[in-house]
Amino acid sequence: MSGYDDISRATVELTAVIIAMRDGEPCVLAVDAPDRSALALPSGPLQSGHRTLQAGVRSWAEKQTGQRLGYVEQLYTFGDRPGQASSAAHHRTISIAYLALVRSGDDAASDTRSWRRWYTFFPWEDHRSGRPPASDPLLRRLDQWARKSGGSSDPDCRERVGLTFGVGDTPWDEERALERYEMLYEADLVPEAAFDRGDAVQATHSNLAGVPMFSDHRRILATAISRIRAKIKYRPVLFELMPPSFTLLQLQKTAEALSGISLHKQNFRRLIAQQALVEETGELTADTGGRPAKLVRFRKEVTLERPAPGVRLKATRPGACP
Amino acid sequence: MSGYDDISRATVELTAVIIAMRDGEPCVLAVDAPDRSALALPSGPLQSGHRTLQAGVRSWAEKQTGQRLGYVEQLYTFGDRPGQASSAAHHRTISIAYLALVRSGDDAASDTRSWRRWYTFFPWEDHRSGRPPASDPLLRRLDQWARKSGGSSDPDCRERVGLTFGVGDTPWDEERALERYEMLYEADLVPEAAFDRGDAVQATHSNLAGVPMFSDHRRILATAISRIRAKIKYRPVLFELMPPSFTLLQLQKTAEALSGISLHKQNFRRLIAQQALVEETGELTADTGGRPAKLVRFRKEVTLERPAPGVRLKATRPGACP
DNA sequence: GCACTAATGCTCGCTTTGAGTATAAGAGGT
DNA sequence: ACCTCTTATACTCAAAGCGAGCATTAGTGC
Repeated sequence: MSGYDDISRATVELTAVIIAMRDGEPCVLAVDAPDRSALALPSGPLQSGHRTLQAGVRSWAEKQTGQRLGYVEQLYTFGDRPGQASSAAHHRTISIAYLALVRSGDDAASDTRSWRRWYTFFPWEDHRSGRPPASDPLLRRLDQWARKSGGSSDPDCRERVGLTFGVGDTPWDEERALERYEMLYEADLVPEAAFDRGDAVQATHSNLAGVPMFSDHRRILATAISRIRAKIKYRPVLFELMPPSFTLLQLQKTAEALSGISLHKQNFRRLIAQQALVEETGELTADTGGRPAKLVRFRKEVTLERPAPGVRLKATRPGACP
Repeated sequence: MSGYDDISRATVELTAVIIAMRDGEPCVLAVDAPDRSALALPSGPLQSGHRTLQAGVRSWAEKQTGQRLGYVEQLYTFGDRPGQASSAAHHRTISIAYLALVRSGDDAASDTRSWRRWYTFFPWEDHRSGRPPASDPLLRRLDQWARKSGGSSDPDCRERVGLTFGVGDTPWDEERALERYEMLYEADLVPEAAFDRGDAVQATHSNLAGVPMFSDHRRILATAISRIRAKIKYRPVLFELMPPSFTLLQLQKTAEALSGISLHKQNFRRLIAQQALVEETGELTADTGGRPAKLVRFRKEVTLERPAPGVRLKATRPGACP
């Protein structure tokens, strides 16, 4: 409508959240940020040599980490970063985030230090042994914030905190990882919030709110976590992280580690069995410390046959069945 | 790695799939393509004046259709179109698609002709009265294609067709709309496939494979349909399409129209009641032709309280319960 | 042989859900 | 007034799903 052409060519940044299980913990592949100030996700600009967006992501990830990617899916496209004020001469960057899953055993052995447990960035997300006590102070500060910011206009603000973080009689919903991070950001309880405003970052936050990341990368990681936690319930993505053969307990531990909740063992097995997601290899393993377990492998056929071949999961209530 | 800077600045195209219910049918807002060759989705380039990506989408949609958008969510980001060969001097365009839902009654009355029933583009997706007989020839041609293309390397190809289209004992999965479109594209049964290859488009296809759209817009629409059909089951998006107050049957008809399957009336009501998704307004309406129905409205509170306040749905088997 | 750890098999009761019957309440015609 | 048609709404019933737990098996390390 305006007379002059204000179409902005933008730089397209491709960012990869690369996940693998290492020692039973979900880990994300991190690199040093360009300015070395923090950890960052592998990323780079879309180049003319990239046939497709996904090819670009694979290329950058491999260049920066030496890791070949297996399963890759698009996560979300982010517009400008909140910190960058949009001046007239503003150079736009949009960033397209991808989620990649690397099979256990296929992860690059080269640089062990670059794999970080994801709960170091989100300590409050690990509810496998109930709510981590370390998150109590965080909840208190959230409550303070809710009281102040809510005021009269939003009396539900404290309630929203409770619902998002599963306080009181609200059940913990592991899928809301992104919402929780965004709420902490709004409440200025993660260092990134102050940084984006241009404030000096106080070291006060320390480990309470987890290890920060470069730019909005922790938000992107939170998006990935939410996506994974939701998706394992209706698509067999869990198996993208498993080695070629595994035991049912390994599978369960993986599901638990990813979703951050603990599951009922027998029911988990029943679920997997009913859905015929795996088949026995015929081998046993005695590495488990108890009775040897049958090794199984994923039945590739299910990718086709079942409409929603996921692993539904439901948290056991904290006190039950030790 | 390469010495020269081959970072490509790209044009970012924002595309909107705008959905509303009109006369009980899900409709999409369409405009004429730039070259008037076909119908297209409203879209335009990201401009420097756009604060956020979503703001850009809203702006373009309103400019091109006069329609203000309500609920908006990001759908998917598409890289280059398959038809555009990636030459060295290739100018890149990436397109970010958004899904918008417009409440019944809030839809622009101005230009009635621009709302198109979405089943005109996907006639095979309407299973409310069982599989539409019109899709039989399509299935036959798909089967022909599967026989040829499968060859020896992919003997499951015919099986895949059956699974995707719910042939035989496979149940119809309404959420697979995108997969189905992509399969038809691969099988060269939609005009867009020939066009993208640069071939002359034969009029032979005619209505069999639905009305084509500009560029990859029909694929984007299929993405939207799949997303909506999945999402109404676990998020209260259905209500974004409803007027402020409505009857339960209207709600059910909307769910049926969107998902393309028919539902069991009493169970649908039970589901809505159990989840406490709506509350009675106290009014009745006699516009239904039978006993007057209570009017209800959506309980906004549920957006907060329930973790997954969707409308789960399950197809009744075709012959049952008349 | 004993303690410990897992693996695996099976039960039980509650909830969900697919499907159907029965009844109520309006409109419109005769 | 009565009959018919249409839709609204209430209630039943059985099968399947699912949360929780008991019981048994089969290894390892002493």
